[in-house]
Amino acid sequence: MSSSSPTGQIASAADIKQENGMESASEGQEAHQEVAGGAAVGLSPPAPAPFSLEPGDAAAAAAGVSGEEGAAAAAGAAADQVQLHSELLGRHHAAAAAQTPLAFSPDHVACVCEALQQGGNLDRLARFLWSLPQSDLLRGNESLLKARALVAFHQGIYPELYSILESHSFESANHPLLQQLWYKARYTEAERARGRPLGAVDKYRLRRKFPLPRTIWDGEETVYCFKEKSRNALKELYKQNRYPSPAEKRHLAKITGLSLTQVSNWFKNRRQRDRNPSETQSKSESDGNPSTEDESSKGHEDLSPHPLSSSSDGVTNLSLSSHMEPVYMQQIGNAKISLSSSGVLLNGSLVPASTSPVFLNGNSFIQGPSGVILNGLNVGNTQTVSLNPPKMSSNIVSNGISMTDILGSTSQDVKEFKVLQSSAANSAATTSYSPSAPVSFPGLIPSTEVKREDIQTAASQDGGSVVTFTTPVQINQYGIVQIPNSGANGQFLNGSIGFSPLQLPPVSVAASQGNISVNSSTSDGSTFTSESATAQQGKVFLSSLAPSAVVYTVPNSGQTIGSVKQEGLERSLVFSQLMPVNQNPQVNANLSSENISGSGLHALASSLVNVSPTHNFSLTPPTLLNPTELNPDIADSQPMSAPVASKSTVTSVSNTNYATLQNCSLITGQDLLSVPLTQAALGEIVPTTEDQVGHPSPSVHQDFVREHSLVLQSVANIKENFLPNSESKTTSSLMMLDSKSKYVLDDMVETVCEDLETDKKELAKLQTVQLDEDMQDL
DNA sequence: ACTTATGATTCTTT
DNA sequence: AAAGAATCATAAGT
Repeated sequence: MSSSSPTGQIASAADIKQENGMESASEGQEAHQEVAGGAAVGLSPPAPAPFSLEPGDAAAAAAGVSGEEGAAAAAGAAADQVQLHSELLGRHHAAAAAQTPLAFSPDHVACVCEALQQGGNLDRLARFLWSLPQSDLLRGNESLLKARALVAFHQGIYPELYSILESHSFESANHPLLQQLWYKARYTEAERARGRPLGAVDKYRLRRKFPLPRTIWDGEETVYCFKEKSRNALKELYKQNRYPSPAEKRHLAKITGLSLTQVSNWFKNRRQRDRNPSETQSKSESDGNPSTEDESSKGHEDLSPHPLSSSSDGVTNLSLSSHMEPVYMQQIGNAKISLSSSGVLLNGSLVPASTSPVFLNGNSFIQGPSGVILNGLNVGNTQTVSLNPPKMSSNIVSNGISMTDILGSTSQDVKEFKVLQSSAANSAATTSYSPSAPVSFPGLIPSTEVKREDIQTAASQDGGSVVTFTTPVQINQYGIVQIPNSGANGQFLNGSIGFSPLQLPPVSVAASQGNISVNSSTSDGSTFTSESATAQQGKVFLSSLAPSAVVYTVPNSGQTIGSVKQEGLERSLVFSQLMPVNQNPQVNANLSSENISGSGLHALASSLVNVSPTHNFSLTPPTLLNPTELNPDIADSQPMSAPVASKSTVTSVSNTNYATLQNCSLITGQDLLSVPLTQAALGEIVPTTEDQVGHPSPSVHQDFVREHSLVLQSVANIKENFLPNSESKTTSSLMMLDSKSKYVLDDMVETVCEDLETDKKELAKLQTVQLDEDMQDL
């Protein structure tokens, strides 16, 4: 029911209907979604004009338009006015055609074009265009071009259509319609060529073969109807809070340009899928990695609600820049990644470890001389590592200081552990990725499966990211590395740990306000360079320690392990042994899970946090070590998050988007928005209705009544354009449209009015003049 | 053709 | 009303 049905059709006047929403989705989805719900009526073919004026195209157009609104439009003096106006236009037009080339003001021409388009009167539109003087046609008016494109499509003159679409940069408001024309034309051509209907795959191929020209596409990547930006915003919030409040949803909707329903659906789906990854994907492949997306949040449901709580209650929401892009380690499929000595495969890309940084999802991850890859683990050639997707939270680092993202990922999988790094002073940035399929080093250690469900990570609270490894080596949120069979492999313990090929990641965790930093040493003792160690937004920071410095925590007993496997870490931590590293006073903090998560984890064993800032690490500031920072209360302090959206950039909105509407003097849409715009645009010409704002009333002058569908569509597009600008006033106003409805805000009106003010006056003037001229003609 | 990801829908539960 | 579960339909990728 929601307006956002994927299958919704675009309500364009033209008979371009899409086979299905998703198909065309690449770009016009929003339009469908928005339009589909609200303007169902608008989709219907133009109703017969209540009163048919035959004078000319202009008249017809007016009539047709008014017809959209039905009786209401036809009734009253307004109708007469419209009729009169139409006739005038008609007469004028006739005269113009015969004599004055530019008799029609561009606005009128555009208006007529829009009206005919909306009315679906393609034939009339074609005639109208035909009758226009060449000069008008050449003027480059967008409405005209659009009309020409429609006509070309309608008449099957595709080359011309393509030419028009490619030769002019259309306003984004027109993109959805034009994009459909583009694809539809391609489909139709292909169908004719093949003599049979195209299947979904055929169409998909055609879309790939004939990508939309940038003139009718903003270039924003869209997948499954949602733009990447929108998705990222959703993911960011999800990390912080799996159960956003209505206000948060609205805000998100505004930011993303999606409807409230879509936002709600997204969260609902995300939660559902995180909950039972098994189901659908049961394969487990990966772990259910649920999605490559954000995994970070996947975790417990329990947390889910809470996360917020912590955050919401208090200060929770941090505002990280929501825009930061999460780092993802994506495992593709089950595939295990074999690391050859030289590289790591992250996110599907094989990255040479030695020289080049490893990128996770675009971010440089770790750079190690010897191919060190994960968390300081040096992976031998033979070993296979499988990483699961990612849940990463993004961090912000500035000047070496990483701000903690507070993304508070609430739920973390058990497998997650935080990797931290020390960066400068206090805060360390954390990155979390939870590989659904943990890293497994086959030969080395028997892998133990940890169920992510059970585990909660401290990370969630502190907002740090967590990295999860499943398998033999496990690192929990606490930054502890758990090694299941430690007993068997006694080697671990010593700094000299001896996995030959592998080295367990010695992890020392320093937690400072919610951040945990893990320093891992590489087997070879190589130290990461500051660069390698430093991560930026969403990057993982790893510090390597000299071998000797390595500290490990090895869970000795099965208890720990067992718990891990089954219940997850539940609250168990594990570990143990830390090797102090430097002279620096090490701080061993015992972080009980409770402390960390605050969620009531019960640590079976206390986890030790070893903070070892060594001189080795250039990156690690002493501060990290500071006991105070290791404060157990991390959880509490952490979650502060500021409003997420706060950071979005404000972009100024141009009036251009409105221009179209204005020219057309449309209005009406059943829904909301259009009203304000209309009023503003119409100015004196159209008597405004008081309540228009609240209710787009039919009372709007018929003359200007247009299909709301058009308006809505335009609006949707506009909205889309502004998505990025969460902050701008205009944007927000427009955004309201998404909600479908009823959110006509005063401020919106104001804003719009302001924006249109100038144009309105001009238009009014033009129209007035035109009327005068018409009168004279009479 | 088959698989997976994902948005949406429907129905039930809280 | 919101959340969850199950399910559908389509897009995207192999």
